[in-house]
Amino acid sequence: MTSTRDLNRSEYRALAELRYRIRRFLRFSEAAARDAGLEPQHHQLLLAVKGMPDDRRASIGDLAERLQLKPNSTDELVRRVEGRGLVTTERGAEDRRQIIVSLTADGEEALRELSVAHLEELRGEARALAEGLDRLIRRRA
Amino acid sequence: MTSTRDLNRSEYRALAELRYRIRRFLRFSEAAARDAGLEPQHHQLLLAVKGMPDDRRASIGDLAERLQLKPNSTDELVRRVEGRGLVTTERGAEDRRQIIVSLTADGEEALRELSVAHLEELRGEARALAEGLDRLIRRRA
DNA sequence: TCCGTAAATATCGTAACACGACATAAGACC
DNA sequence: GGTCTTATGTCGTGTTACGATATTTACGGA
Repeated sequence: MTSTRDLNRSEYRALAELRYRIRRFLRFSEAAARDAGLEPQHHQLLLAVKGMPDDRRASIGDLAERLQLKPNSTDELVRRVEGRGLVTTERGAEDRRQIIVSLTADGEEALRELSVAHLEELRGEARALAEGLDRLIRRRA
Repeated sequence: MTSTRDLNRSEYRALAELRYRIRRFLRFSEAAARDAGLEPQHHQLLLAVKGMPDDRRASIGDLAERLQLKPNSTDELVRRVEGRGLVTTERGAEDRRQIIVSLTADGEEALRELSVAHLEELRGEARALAEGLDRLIRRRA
């Protein structure tokens, strides 16, 4: 069941360019996290906890969805970060199967410093990324 | 050297939302690659070779930049993909230190099928990603 | 209430992969 | 033709995400 049409050169190039920009964006963010003394994944976890929609409290399962990881991987990540004192965990009050993850004061501070210090530069990368997206989306929409 | 200003709730949320959309985008793409029988990284390598700017021929170093990997990691990736018969390598004609990577017919076909089959759906994800970016960029630009 | 089933999290072994450190080979320049 | 730089290649290591599976708690019906 092979499709009959090909992609042309510029379409491939637009796809490749988009991926390049995404990778640059992620690379920048990872370097920023490491400069702040955080593992990139740890940073992402803190951000996911803090940025939960509707002020919803973050369970392992919620975080797995936001981080697009499997629940067991998320569990492991949470433990690693808990080991560094950046988050705490507690059993859910209504559903005692759940684990609710919260930021510690150290976690809040680490996330704040990192976000503040790099937000402007991040916006620059984001802008380049947005251009790449536009190029892809607008082509033969 | 701590910055004096905080981020507000909606800024954290915009950052978290953006990362979520990027992860969804990448997840979708990875799943598509696996459905087509390709490792996600292999797909990325094929695309990077095919989408080289200015029809430039792809050396290991060029690909390392496009993939945002270290040259040695890129070398290893190229070998893995070469082992599957999707690319070939040859010494550079002018500079014999270089390795030039090209797609085989199988590589071309794998990339084409994957790109064609999923380009439309990819655009949907790309659109969601673009929205997340807009939200981040426009805030207090 | 008791039981079966489902959902949420936890454990463990495995594999992929990127990297740092170092090695080799080819060009560049004097 | 010696030295410095660049491009690639090798090897050992560490992180991490995952599949398979176990455990704990919820839930719905008889």
